[in-house]
Amino acid sequence: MDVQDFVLAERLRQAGLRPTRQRLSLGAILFSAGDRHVSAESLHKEALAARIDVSLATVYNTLNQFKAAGLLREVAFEGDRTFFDTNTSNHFHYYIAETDSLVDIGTEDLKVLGLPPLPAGTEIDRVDIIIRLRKSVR
Amino acid sequence: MDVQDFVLAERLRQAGLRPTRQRLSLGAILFSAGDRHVSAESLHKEALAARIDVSLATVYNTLNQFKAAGLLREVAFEGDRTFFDTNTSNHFHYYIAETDSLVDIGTEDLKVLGLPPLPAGTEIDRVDIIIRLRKSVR
DNA sequence: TTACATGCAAACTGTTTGCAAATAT
DNA sequence: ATATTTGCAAACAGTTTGCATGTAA
Repeated sequence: MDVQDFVLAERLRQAGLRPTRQRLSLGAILFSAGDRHVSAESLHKEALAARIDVSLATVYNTLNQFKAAGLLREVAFEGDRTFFDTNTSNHFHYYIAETDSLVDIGTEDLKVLGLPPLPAGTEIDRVDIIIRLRKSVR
Repeated sequence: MDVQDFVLAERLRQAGLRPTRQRLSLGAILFSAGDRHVSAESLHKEALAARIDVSLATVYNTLNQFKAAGLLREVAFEGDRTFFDTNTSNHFHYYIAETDSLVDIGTEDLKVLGLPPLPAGTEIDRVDIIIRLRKSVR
């Protein structure tokens, strides 16, 4: 167990989650290589490939617990699958249809202007933007 | 059958869809009262309430056919349900968590600025924006 | 030693599909 | 007459859950 694992274990404890073998392993996959976008399915495959023995149900549970703990964020996305994003800060996405994958858009410069007044008694919770790209015609 | 029905029947024929009783009825619900956001479930309920006898499977098929024909647009949305929008023009949505409903944002003035350069060989297919609202604290 | 986590299979939800009966052309 | 559409039920995909077993504290 290296330093990173201790840090992760501590984050999990803080969130009221016991640092179990499965949660640490999945956490290591998720948080040790920059920003990632995963589905339950893809993370499960990746874990098995890395010889981490974990059931799909546990992957689902873990993703939802990590999300509840603020370690992950769910990405609004049309279609059946749910994507989780290790980048929990406010940012947006390109969706590349060809490869069925999501790419972060650095948000610093991105601005949405001209919003009409919000309905009375409401405030903005979150803004999701997905820019769907296709291969250009030539 | 009134004038509206003829117009709809013609649109369906144009799309290669026979104007059947079910498609005309669902079309009438969808297209005769301004912009609407429906799920298969909600449209099915609404049809039954209006004494239009149609199976849920047919509602699904019809929504997908209407979408393929460009009469409807699917709304990108986190979660399990699929929403269809009768407003097929380029526009965005408020999502009101409290009532689990979508509201159009008139797009004329809305602008997204500061997009980083697109990945090479790609172009924008579509931009989806969902602004999630919550009840304001006071 | 006890409360929490895991794995499995079964349940569940939203959606699609195969096929026989009904309908539009 | 014949190709398309419908309804039903069964199939399906993604996700959640109940419960017995295993594990962290």
